[in-house]
Amino acid sequence: MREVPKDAEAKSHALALRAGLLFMASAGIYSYLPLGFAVLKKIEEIIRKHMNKAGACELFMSALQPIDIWQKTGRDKILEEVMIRFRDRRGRELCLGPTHEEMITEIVKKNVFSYRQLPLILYQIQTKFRDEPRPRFGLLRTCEFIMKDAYSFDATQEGLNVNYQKMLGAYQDIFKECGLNFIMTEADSGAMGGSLSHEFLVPAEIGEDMLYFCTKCNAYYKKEGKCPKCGTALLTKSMIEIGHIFQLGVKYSLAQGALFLDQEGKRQPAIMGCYGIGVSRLLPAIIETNSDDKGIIWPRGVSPFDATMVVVGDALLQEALALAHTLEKSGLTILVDERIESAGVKFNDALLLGSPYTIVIGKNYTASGKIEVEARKTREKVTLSPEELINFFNNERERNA
RNA sequence: CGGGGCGUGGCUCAGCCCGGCUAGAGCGCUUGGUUUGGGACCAAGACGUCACAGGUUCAAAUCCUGUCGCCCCGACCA
Repeated sequence: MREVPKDAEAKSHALALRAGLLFMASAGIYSYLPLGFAVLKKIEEIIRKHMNKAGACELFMSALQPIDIWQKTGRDKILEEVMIRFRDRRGRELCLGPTHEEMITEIVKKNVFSYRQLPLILYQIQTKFRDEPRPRFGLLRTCEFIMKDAYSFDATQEGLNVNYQKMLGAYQDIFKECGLNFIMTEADSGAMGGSLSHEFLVPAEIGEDMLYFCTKCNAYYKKEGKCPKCGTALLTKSMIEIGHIFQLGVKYSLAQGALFLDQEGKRQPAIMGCYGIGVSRLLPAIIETNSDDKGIIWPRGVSPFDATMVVVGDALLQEALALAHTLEKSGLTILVDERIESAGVKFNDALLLGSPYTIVIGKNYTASGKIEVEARKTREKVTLSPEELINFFNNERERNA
């Protein structure tokens, strides 16, 4: 799209619609179009890689949940307003899960009986449903969204501390690889219950949370007032919450009877932690902080393409496709713009879509067999032969590995 | 849920205050032609229940009432 849809006020929302990432079905309800879904899958890959590395095991829980497991913890009442509830044809009371603590606790209750089976970290990447009072800013707050939720189960508090630190470390790696300049703070645990909690936040205009920033010390604080280190007055900064981790303790395991036998043969409630990432929310967070007036600038880790190939004039199309094929054989993913469009349209769309590089096959190629490569972020250009082009991307990959 | 704004081809908008002939523009789309290195040009075309319902009137995109939808601020936010 050339023009910004008038309902998209947030930068990330406007760019996501213009670049064809999303389709809005209703307020707070979005479908992912192929390009948006491709980015989402890259983000999920990164998350899986680091979660698995930290020893977590992936599973997939049902979005449909019977209401009675929620009655055990009393959260059917606490979350009443956000929970999307209904009866099926048999009159069974169901909800679409706004989160999965109760469900995972049921699963562990039925499958874990001994301290020998602990510790355990389980996670899923799955759709959550919340009847939000006010969806906003595109994917930032929606009624249906994708979350990575992980749950740890331990026999001891020391064990929980270890798992908590593992998850905290994995989160840092994940957000870094997604190109997010995040900060971490100790947080309130709110309706989750439990004690220790950390929040991961990204500074951005559309953020719904607020932190206080000292420009001198380059540090963020939760409390208003003067900088505790240097006494300078603090600035308010709005922040997007991208992740939140909690030490839950025994709140759920006790309420639902998720007990195991310890070494002395005594029944003990599992000690739990839970760890959430707003996967679909990472899209607006990334775009808000990685874009310019021309469009999106995907960080390398999440870009579905290594480069967008702009072919100027249809005479060069066959040669361009052959070159793209060669590049793909060397492990690159290339988006070839083979549309019959003027050069300007293609250049601008390449900028909008935000691949890290634009490969230009045009008059330089006709004249001297040279290909131009432009970096999306810096807009710097280099002119290369086809062989040099492959080396260029290989070096690029090594530099970022 | 409280406050504010908006709803007219796919997108952005004009027209509405002050009712009147066949509802317009730019972009996009289709066809033909000329173009091709940073959002080209010429020509011909297609696409509209003016959000919906009711009312006022000889006559409603325009006035009145209600409903729905979307956006923003606030409240809320595992």
